[in-house]
Amino acid sequence: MTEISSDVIRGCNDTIILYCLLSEPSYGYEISKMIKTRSEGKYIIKETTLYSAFSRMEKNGYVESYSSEAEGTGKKRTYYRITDEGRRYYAEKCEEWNLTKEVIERFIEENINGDY
Amino acid sequence: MTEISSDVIRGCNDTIILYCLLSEPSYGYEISKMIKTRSEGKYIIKETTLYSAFSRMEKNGYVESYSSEAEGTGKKRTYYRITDEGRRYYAEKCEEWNLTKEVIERFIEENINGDY
DNA sequence: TATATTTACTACGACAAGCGTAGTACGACA
DNA sequence: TGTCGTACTACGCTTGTCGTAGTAAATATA
Repeated sequence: MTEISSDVIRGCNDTIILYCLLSEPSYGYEISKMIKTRSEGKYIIKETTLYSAFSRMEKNGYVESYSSEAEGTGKKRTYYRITDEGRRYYAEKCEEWNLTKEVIERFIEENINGDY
Repeated sequence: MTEISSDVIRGCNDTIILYCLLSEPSYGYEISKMIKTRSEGKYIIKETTLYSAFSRMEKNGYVESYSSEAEGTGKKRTYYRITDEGRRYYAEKCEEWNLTKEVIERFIEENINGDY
């Protein structure tokens, strides 16, 4: 069975994560679940990939973090909130995706014979 | 103006190059022209990217190289020919692309407001 | 009650692909 | 004569991903 390409996803992880933050702040574990669910189990982001994306995006001003406790328990979690700059970046990445997709598909054979 | 994403293309350079070799053997400079033309000038592959892809793919058995002189002149060029293994790989990459594209598009807002 | 699993991270180091830079060399063209 | 196009090769840096490992508290299971 064909699996998804982590090399293609590579260029989209920031976009995917930012999408998960569009409506409300969230944290690592929850976002990884969201990605798994929304992709119907087809994409499971690696923890290290996710957390390093957070710190990179925070450095770039696309997200802001804050510590908040999980409901009930006194346990702290690190939440991330998308910034205006992050929304701009996300929109740009979507545009970029659409353009790139069109280019790539000029080099993809849709119904190539699976015999090879 | 939005440009294409080299991070997304990254996962597709092998596929793009192999596409150019499907019908007949070719060489570096010609392939770079084919890519530029077929993408309507939107994607110009870097020389180093192209040539390092060649040697990687030759090592992996997806292409074979041979030296042949350009018509008329006695000048030698390195041609690449796709192998059966390369055709299989190309077909697999196309399948992979279609699957990956579907996943990514679940995280892309089509008509996001450009105000951000 | 003991143990395993889930949740929620951090740190470190390796690796692969892309890319900037530079250099070579030959032919055509102005 | 010098620049432009053709056709490469070599070197080393950067970036993002990922394997591995470790920590620690909460919850589920035996």
